[in-house]
Amino acid sequence: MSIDMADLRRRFREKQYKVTPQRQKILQTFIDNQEKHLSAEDVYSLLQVDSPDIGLATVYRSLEMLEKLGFLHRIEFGDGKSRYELATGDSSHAHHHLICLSCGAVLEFGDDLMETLESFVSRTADFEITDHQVKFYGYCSECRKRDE
Amino acid sequence: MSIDMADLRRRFREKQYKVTPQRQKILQTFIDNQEKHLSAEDVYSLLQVDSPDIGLATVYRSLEMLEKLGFLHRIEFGDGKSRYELATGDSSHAHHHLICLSCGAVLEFGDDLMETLESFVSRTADFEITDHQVKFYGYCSECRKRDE
DNA sequence: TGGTTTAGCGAGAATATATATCTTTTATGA
DNA sequence: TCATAAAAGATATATATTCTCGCTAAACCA
Repeated sequence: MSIDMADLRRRFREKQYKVTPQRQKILQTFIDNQEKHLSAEDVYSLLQVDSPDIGLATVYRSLEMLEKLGFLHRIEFGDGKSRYELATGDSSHAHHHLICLSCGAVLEFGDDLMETLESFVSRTADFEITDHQVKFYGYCSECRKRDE
Repeated sequence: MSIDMADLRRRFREKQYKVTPQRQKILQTFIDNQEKHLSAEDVYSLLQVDSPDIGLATVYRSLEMLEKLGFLHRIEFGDGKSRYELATGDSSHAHHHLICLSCGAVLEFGDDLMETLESFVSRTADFEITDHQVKFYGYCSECRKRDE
């Protein structure tokens, strides 16, 4: 799979962003690694092979930009580094904290049911949802086995 | 509310941890700030008033330890710093990524329903769940108003 | 209670991730 | 093709967290 250049140019132009070879290569890296969750460093390393001239700062800037445009999703695994994956049209659900991407405000949402939460939350809290994350923390079988 | 010392001593002793005044004060800080999500720096600042002799490294070490013992929960808001809150007996739900706290392995769980996911996931993926997080990302009404 | 053991402490250095700055380069639109 | 404003590369800086080391004190036992 490769990039739909017409769509990309359109979405870039809307925000006055330039279509540079660096940005195309960074986005292509995600297309070539669909199932992975790549950190900035990961992307930078992968690019060293074919494009050793792309700087780490450019990678960081591009990731931020591509997320803003909706090409990528940012994921936090709590290991201190942000990871990104291709944004697709899937879905999950749920609730707990409402985190504003713009000002960082954290709004509580003291409910506990699951149903049609996304639209419900959106209406009730007057919060425009662009993404959600649902994560479980715990111990995998390997670690449980190893640690006695 | 204050600390149940008998329970605390029991849970500490199980893992050979010592009950130090620093750790008690750090835990008390969370009890005194129930509704907040405190970062290491936040805790450190709050402690400056009454216990200016507690070092930042001690705060970090204690937070990690208290989380391991189940007194605290770690939360990631994606702003680069970990936050903690008192672990209570509440609940939410959901799924997406399984993140091993021990080795950092990220296991996919390609389902999309919600039902009794926690026990289902636990059985199916052989993963011992100790915590889960459900978050929505988006824009609050304030920011939407301000940014045009 | 006093002594021994070992975990924990404070301070500061070290590391890691991410962002900012500055100069040069280049995509874009007339 | 040219002007211009965005973006690139290189590097410095900021921020969060972990590590190291010598000293202190909690825990346990006699």
